[in-house]
Amino acid sequence: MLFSQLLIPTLKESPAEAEVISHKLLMRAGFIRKLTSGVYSYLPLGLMALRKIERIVREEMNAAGAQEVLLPMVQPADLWAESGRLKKYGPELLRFRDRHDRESCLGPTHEEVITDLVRNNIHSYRGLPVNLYQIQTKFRDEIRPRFGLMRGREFIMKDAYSFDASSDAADRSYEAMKYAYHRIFTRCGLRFRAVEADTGTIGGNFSHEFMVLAETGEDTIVICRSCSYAANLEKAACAAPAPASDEMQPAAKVETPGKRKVEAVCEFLGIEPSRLLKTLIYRADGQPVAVLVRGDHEVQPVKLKNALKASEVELATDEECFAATGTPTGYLGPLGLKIPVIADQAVLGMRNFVTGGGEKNFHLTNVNLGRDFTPGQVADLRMVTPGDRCPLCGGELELTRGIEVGHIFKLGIAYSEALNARFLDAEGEMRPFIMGCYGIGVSRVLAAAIEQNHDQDGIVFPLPLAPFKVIVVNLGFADEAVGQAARSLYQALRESGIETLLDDRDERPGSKFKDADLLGIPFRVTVGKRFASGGLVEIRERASGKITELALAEAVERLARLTATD
RNA sequence: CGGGGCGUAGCGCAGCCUGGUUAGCGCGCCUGCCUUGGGAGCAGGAGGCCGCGAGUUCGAAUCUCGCCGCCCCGACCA
Repeated sequence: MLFSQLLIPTLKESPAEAEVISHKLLMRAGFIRKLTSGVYSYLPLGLMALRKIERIVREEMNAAGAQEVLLPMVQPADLWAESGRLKKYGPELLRFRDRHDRESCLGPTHEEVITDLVRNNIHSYRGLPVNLYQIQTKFRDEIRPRFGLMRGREFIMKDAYSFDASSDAADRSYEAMKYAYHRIFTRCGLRFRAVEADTGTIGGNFSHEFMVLAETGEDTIVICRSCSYAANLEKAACAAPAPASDEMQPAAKVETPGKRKVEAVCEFLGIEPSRLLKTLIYRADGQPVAVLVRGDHEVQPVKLKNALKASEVELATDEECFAATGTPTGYLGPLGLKIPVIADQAVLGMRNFVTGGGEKNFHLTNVNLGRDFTPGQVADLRMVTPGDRCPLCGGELELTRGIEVGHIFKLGIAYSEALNARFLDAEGEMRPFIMGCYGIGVSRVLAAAIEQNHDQDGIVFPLPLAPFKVIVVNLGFADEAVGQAARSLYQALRESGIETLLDDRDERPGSKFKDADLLGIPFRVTVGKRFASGGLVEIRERASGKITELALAEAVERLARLTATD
């Protein structure tokens, strides 16, 4: 296509509202424009890049045996009432009334619709398994949309839903999707990790998030330097410590006037924070619980919640702590508590440690687990920190940032039960479908790809996602022979099936080079004075800046090789 | 929803505090000349409900109040 005929409104400066690099570059390169908060128009180049992602997603979903459908965006509120989510989903679900005063909503996700479709059309185990997917615009009325395409209110998502007759079959569907996702993100040319994730309110044991690795990511993930272990920080486990072997010393009470914070107590007593035991009071579904962690560790609330099998945990206020223990915060200790006590597993590795004294201005030294107190439960409760040991191989754990671009869940029967979606099994029994759901934020993949692949000059697209593989820069406005050569090269590339953009604008070379860099097209071919003098053109690789000069006649073949994928 | 900030030409901004000619600057855009291997130069030009509405004032982009929109931090998040 011709640059002069495409709508590519590039900008020299970033709009003030753009904060993150992908947003800035998507705006500057003329890929998107904002209509209103969290809602964007895709211009030709933006759409082309999006189509690249969609195509890879389609091919891999189809290869995995899924079938494409297209579900309605406008959905009746009744259906959401039936699943119970009309109340539960909250204001993120955009609701409105149609002319007949029927309550409706815009689909933020499609579990209800797909379950309704399947319950009405599949009645026998013979119709299973089935996996249906769509690529469609979703609307979620986010509290705070931000970062351009990263967290919009309207966004494009691929969502797939599997229906199986047995738990084993559902596991196979899940694994097939996990494999397909690995292929999708690999083919997109992205560096990513599949991490174990918390299942949130949906429940179940299976959930993986696919994270594109980028320093600017919103989520912290934990990866092992030595093996493939990777997990969301909310879920990340760490290896249990070696049990303590020091001699137990006699416990003693010491006065620590006004020393409430870990730091202050340690300084006062001249010990490391790792020798102190913190006692924190949480409210778990309304009931107080004492949580014990080492002084230099932090509680991970989601791990605590899971360990307690609670549906909600929250740090108690100072008043609540006092009410539950009779001790002011700062001097809480595990001895003599009347509420349940749960300890982080790292506490097992502690000997002769310091705890709160259970009364104002006192601490206890040389306290020992087993001798002085025994927690009702021990579990892995703390936030992983860099340098912790991998639970699988013992290697060193590393914290890094990622952008969630995919999430796969084993749903089980939550939706099929709520919506009474059942099939007749081989024994003639009615059973609920066992479901899984699998999302990919297609528009977010575009943003994530740019967060991961850019430099000072602009986007550096991975080859498979680039809107064009080659841009031919025609510098022949003073020399018709050069212009003619550029046009014929462009034609020849197109005829070889290489997606090519011809910069035919009557601009100065500098502007053309700047724009070519900004757009992130992987290969730039310049036809200019080097051609006029010696018949040579120049191929420049966007990512490396590597320049190759060669005869015009050889360019097509060379580029065909350079741009070959799959 | 709480806290903070911003709305002036397509984009980036100044002017506002201390009210007073015709509201400026850079980039972009249009015309002409010139130039053509990393965002050239010269000359001319178009483009503004100064977010909206009230108020104060002889007079409001500027002061006051209300509203709307946008951005950032937080809470929240399949």
